[in-house]
Amino acid sequence: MSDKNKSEVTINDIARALGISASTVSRSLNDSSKISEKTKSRVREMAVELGYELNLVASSLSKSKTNLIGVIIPRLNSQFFSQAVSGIEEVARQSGYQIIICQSNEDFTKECEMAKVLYSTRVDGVVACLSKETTTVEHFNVFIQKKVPVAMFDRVSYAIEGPKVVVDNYEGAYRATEHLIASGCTRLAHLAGPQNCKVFQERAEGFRDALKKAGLPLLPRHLLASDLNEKDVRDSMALWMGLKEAPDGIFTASATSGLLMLNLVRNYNVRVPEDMAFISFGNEPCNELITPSLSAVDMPGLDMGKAAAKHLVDAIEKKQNGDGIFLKPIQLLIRNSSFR
Amino acid sequence: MSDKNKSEVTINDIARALGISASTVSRSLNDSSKISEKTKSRVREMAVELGYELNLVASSLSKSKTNLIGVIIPRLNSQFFSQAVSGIEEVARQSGYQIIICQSNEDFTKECEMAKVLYSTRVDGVVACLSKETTTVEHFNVFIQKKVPVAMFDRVSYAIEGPKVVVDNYEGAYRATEHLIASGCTRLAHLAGPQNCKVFQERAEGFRDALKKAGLPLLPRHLLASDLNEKDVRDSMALWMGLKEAPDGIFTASATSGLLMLNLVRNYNVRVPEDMAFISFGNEPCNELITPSLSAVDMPGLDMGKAAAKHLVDAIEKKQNGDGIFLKPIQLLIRNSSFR
DNA sequence: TTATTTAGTGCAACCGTTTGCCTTATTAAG
DNA sequence: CTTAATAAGGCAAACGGTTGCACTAAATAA
Repeated sequence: MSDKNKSEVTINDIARALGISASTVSRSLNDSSKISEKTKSRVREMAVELGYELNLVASSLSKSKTNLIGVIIPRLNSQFFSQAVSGIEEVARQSGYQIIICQSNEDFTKECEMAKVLYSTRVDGVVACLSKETTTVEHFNVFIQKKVPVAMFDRVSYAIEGPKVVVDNYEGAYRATEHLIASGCTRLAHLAGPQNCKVFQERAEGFRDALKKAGLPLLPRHLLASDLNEKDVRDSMALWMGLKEAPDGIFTASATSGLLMLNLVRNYNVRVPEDMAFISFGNEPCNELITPSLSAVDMPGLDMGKAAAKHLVDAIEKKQNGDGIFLKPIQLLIRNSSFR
Repeated sequence: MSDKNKSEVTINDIARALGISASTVSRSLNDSSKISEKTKSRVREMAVELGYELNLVASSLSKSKTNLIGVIIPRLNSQFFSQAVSGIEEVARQSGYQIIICQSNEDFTKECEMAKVLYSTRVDGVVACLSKETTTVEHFNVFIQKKVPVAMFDRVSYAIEGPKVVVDNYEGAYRATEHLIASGCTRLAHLAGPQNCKVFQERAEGFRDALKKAGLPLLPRHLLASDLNEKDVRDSMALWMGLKEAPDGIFTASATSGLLMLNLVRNYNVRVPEDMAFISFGNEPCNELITPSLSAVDMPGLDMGKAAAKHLVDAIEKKQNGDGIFLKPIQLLIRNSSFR
């Protein structure tokens, strides 16, 4: 009916139409107790009649609160991260927040830029998972200084305050290795991730300790640190296969590298799991579907995302930093690649 | 040094410190040609000294532009969507926009709510992929009325103006079916998606027409429309396996249902592809990795996301609706599940 | 010398809501 | 019948930047 496309319908338009003040309109729409029911309903009706929709930009400015949560993650296209983001989104939305996604693509510089623009956006809080390259976290100082809570999950830094949602990487790696040993492997190898990154350090540590505990030697070149990209995986596989003492049990630090290895091993004349057993840290739906199915240490991505968001929202609303370490349980999924 | 956590450092603080006006500061920071280089650099220096960071909320309000793009998608956890979102994010960010992600979880009501809050957020544009349930698109009218461009990809509606990025579902289905026929299948079945949703209609149509063209009959119950959830897939497989004339070639309307079917078929005494061939519409990395690898019609998720974002940004900046249909090529990936 | 341009800056309104405080009318209490 | 309390609503100043217009002084043209 009326010109709804004339640009913006504001509370002033409603006020004018009703012969009342803008503050009354604002209070009515916010259901303030200082306004009579009668006025409130007149306002509501006029609001729909004029096609009014709250302008959150203006609202944010005057309230100094955006109800926006920034999410910085390495990337979206792994099951773990997309689940985590799903969880974050779900909890955030339930609590009245929207999320702004930023992918660092595992690039430190990008991560820094993103922190900057998220601060400029005046997000009420941030949930972050550090890139593999990240070794320093000064780019988060803006948030800390301005009391904007930062929750971290998975790849976290304890140099920054705020809630941390993690799994016990050491334990996961330890148990995975233990499992391979229990399956009869004696020449264990680990394809590790970049060692500047804590989670990968811990996984390597767990691997080493499990060997030590079992009294098994770590053979030369059986622990390879890498970037876990496709080339690294291929090279590592080739290297191992060329070894005189080739591994008979392989633990990979990521799901994708495990999947790829299992695929590559077909090119060699080895039986899985009889000649060579596999287990990966991180589980993808695919792990279950391939032949042989790939054993894994499963991290609860959805839960971790939810928890990070929940603790973040708590911190935002209680105006604290929400400090605390929240350990989520990992699960050892034994499948055919290692069960013998 | 100075109290950086005193709340906000504004352009007024810079102005005061320098004894100049706020407008000069604003213009300096925006590198206006009307300000002398000397003043600009004094301003910049003072800005870093005071730890000033632009407040985008205030900026958005006064410019009536948020540089935010809303993204409405069914979910994040399929390769296709996470790739699409990656593409959207990348292009958006390059063009100076941030993205706000909303997952409808294939729920129409949620989709409507999201449109509302995105409008309230005053996003400069929206890229959307409709939920499976969506049959009406009135919830997008707010945007159209207020001249906020809406780009759609994959599951689109031509009832709304704006750029559409799609693949030719009919052709993809047709070619997939044709391929099964060429592989010698004669009793073809199609696990279709919800038929209120255009893309699934088109896929079913392509399937039917390919049969017709080849002079093959569509046997009773060989075309099942479903929701493509796990239960539907299991039921369909059971149904087909119980048929006297069981299919010898199956085309599934989604990647996940194809993957699941291929997994389920192991419980029966049939050889793939000899007794039963498979191909899915939509490709996951997993399709390549499983045994046998699963043939697929591949949709270029990343490209579609990039294209949608690009056309959206163009529309935003040229202040047009950006109408147009952009067809992205599909690719037939023949793998072991169907090659014989 | 006077008129005109131009570079550089300031003033103040505006973007749309929110909110502390003030005013008025009404009601309850004394 | 006065006084105090309460209810309902208005005023105006924020929130932090942006921008059209006005203004000054220096430079150029006539």
